[in-house]
Amino acid sequence: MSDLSQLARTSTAWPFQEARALLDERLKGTVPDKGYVLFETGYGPSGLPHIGTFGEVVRTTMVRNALKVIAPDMPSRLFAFSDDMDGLRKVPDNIPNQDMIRPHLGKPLTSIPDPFGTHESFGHHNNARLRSFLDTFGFEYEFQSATDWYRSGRFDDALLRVLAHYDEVINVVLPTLGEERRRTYSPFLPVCPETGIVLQVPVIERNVAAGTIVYQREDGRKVETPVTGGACKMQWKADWAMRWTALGVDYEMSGKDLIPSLELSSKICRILGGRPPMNLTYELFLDDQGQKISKSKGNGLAVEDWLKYAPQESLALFMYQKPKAAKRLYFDVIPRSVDDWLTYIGKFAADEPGKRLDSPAWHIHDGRPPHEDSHLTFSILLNLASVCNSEDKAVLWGFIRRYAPGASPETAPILDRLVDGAVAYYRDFVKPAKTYRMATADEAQAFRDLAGHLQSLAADASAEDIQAAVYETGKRDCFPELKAWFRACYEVLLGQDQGPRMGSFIKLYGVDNTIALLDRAARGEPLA
RNA sequence: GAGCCCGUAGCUCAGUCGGUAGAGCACGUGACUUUUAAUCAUGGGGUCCCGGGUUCGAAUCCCGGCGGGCUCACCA
Repeated sequence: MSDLSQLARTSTAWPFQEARALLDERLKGTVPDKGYVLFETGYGPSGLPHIGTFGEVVRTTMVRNALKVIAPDMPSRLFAFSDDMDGLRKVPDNIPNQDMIRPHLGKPLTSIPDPFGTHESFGHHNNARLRSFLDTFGFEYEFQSATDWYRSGRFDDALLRVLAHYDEVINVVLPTLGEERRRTYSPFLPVCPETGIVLQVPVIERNVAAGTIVYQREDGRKVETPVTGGACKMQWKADWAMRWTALGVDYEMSGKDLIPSLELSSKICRILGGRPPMNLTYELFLDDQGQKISKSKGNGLAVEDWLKYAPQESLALFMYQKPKAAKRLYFDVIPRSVDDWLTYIGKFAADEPGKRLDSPAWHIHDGRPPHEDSHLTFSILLNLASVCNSEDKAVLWGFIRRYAPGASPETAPILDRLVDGAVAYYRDFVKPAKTYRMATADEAQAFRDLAGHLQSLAADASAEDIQAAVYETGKRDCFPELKAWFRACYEVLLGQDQGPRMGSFIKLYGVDNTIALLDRAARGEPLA
């Protein structure tokens, strides 16, 4: 056993604790019969991938990476399993061509035409979105389609087992259901051969030897159908259990809203002769008001929102921190998460090997975090972006170089990515809040004077020279306090009550550009 | 009703193996012979929700409360 895996066994970082429990308690240190350890993440494909999807995959990957260190010879796979055979219950309101979808309600997602017109079916479309979503983060996973598993017959053995243990399964499920649902409940949902709809109908006969069930249609007709080969889909909780059994899932996370399902599915799984996977129940995400984040409400923060302003590693850090604690997910947590990430990757190299395994940086970067001398925190960058009034990265970089000589987009790629985020922040939050006011007559005169001053400067005038010119103008004109002069510049020219050092700003913004700006302000043109 | 999470500075939170209560922001003061803060230094501020238990020692472990929040009971 290597030193590293020895150290990892004693690490207190949660992915290592999970991996250790998985290895010792479930696997007993040996490779499962199927030849690998299977991690699964589930995906209900009627919606779009969201921040919970990301969290589940990133956290599961962390455990998987941890296992790799503790047991280097233990092969593992990660399945991203899409429930694309589920019947569509209602038309989503965030898709085009809703009328086209409506006649297909109740059918498996993979049997419904793609409202976007780009894929074989709605299910395929959503699967593709899931995959491209996961791929943008570089996750290592294997996509699996429920439809594919059902129709190919790879679920048949497990399905027949459900049929063989039908009564036991029913007896576990029924007590958890309401009166009404009990009457029609069946773990098997036959797919109607005529309409293609996934039926919720009572099963009145079972033929274990033939592998079939007989169900009663609404019109009273009795139909016999095999439970195998995709002729039947399983109802949710039984489905989960059947899948665990068929795939031999060893580890799967789920939100705390699924705790009752988890318990029930585990019982069913044991009935089928399977072993329920090890589970980590994570807490849900809340918005800034403490309300549950839901796609339909549109509260909280979407993955895309986060990535607009900050690198994905900062989001991965957020996911790493305390998976079992409910966390508020809204804009204000981003800067801190970014700065914490920078701190962790900054400290990593200097840490003892044992200590490194405890660092979130290890888990975010699979043991190999990048190193970059950090020059500026993200908080400072956001402040800088709002103060220097520019959507131009080059201008921002100009200010950064003054503060951190030697830094450049080439030598500090991480910082450069942060600058992208800062610019987006400026554009989305700062700029819309700007209010420009008109110059007073005195101020207009001063602006004209300043424009003249700048005109007479040499083309390569330094920021200090320009700054001197600004002061000169302020002193010569009728500003009893220089403070008022600078405030006028900020309020009229930049639409904010604070701003950068004017000399530096003009140098970076461009003297000619500034003169044009001053002229317009002096003429009373709106600058917004 | 059941289950889960949380309660630490004004705010947001960290606190790993039980060992002198921490960070960021905010606030106060001072410095930079030019508005500034994107600088530096420095200061104040806590009944670690309450009560018990274990211990030489508890924010931390155990038990019991209180408060806040969420989830589930119909569907996945």
